[in-house]
Amino acid sequence: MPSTSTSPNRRRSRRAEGSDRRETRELLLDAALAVFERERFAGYTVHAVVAESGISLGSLYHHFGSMDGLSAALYGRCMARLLEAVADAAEAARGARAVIVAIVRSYLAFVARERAAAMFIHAAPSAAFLSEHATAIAAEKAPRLERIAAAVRPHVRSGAIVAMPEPLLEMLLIGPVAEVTRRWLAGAPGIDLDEAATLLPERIWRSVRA
Amino acid sequence: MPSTSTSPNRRRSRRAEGSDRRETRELLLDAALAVFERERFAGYTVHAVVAESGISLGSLYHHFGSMDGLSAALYGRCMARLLEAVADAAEAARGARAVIVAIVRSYLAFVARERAAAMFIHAAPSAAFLSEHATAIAAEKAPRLERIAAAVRPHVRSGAIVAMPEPLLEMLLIGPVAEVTRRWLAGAPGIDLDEAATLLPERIWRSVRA
DNA sequence: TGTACATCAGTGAACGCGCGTTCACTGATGTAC
DNA sequence: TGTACATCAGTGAACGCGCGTTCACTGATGTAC
Repeated sequence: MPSTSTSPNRRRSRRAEGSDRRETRELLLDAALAVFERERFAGYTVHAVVAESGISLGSLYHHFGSMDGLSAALYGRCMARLLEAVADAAEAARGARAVIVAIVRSYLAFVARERAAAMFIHAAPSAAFLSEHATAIAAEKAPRLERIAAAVRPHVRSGAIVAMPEPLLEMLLIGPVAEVTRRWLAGAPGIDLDEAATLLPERIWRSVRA
Repeated sequence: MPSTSTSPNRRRSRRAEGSDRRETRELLLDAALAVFERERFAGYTVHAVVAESGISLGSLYHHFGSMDGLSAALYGRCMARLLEAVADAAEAARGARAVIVAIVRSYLAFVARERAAAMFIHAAPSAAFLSEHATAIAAEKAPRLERIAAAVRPHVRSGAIVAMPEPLLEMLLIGPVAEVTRRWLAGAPGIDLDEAATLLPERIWRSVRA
């Protein structure tokens, strides 16, 4: 928690620095993610986020309009980071098998690296804010998903990867990885991310190769 | 909603019928599931369950102790139904490939048949009640999971299915199915359960065969 | 058999807490003339 | 250049609603003697 004495200083210097609008938003999103990681949905409240960030309640509403608005923005930021990590890896890989392996490994690496973000991404679908901001979130996800799809598509066309509806292909790729992630995040025994990163790619490759 | 006049009648006849304790519990669980299906977590409250069931608030607390207690009982009932449907199918199948196909198809058939139960099962992990009643729920799940594991294990020993840690094998089997289910329940476009039941089993089989 | 008591399912008004949200405000900076 | 006004980030006390929970109660049935 920031000391009380830093608060007036930060407030006074906001405009002078020039990038404060962004900074305050980021601080609030960081705080929200920290609260969620510590408390899950049970303690994930506006007041907790405000206390964690040291930024005022009014300021949170000024920037995000509502608690759901903040949650949606946080989800968008977390999801963008995950999808970009996966898209980067997929685009860098050469060959059908390498693309599949890269997608699986980069997803699991993201989960290990950004545990809190992964938690929020996987817990969010059962919350209300997603459907209320669905179009904005879909718009943010679409271009990143398209990058990944574009990295896979040539290998479907070339016959190296099985031709089937893209959503089902996605399920074969992402399903086992997402499920491992969920279990690992829930602290299930016998789930190890490194082991998964070693054993799953080959198995998932076998499920999608032609 | 039951009419006001039936309430005293039911109340009076409770003990006479002998199986009322069970009946009231079941009515409350049915009502809770109906509320959840209609409103998701947003409208899933004790008062909504009480209004839906026509049974009093005090009676709900008499039987379940708390709202979390009711939710945990509902989760246990839904999960038991799913796991039993899958275990029945797995035990009836002969041969490694048939067991895998049976597991995938019976899971998807359950989701199509008991949509509300599937919704609750897949949404519950991000709620608080699960971790608070974790041991009771684990005890209810364990024997059913063991039935399924026992149907798969001989084929791992015989070399027909790849030898790998059981949790990871489970992820390969259940991951794509669970992900398809989540998307379908969320109303995602391009996800069709029948199509999944046709195309996924063969692909999942390829991912786990030796 | 009758009486007294215990047990159990069920009832619903009332309570208090914590949540998301509102709003009147301050002060710094940008803009017009 | 100085003055007046607009804009914007930020503040935090206060509010009201809805939630889970409590509790004193009724009435039917089972049990003891």
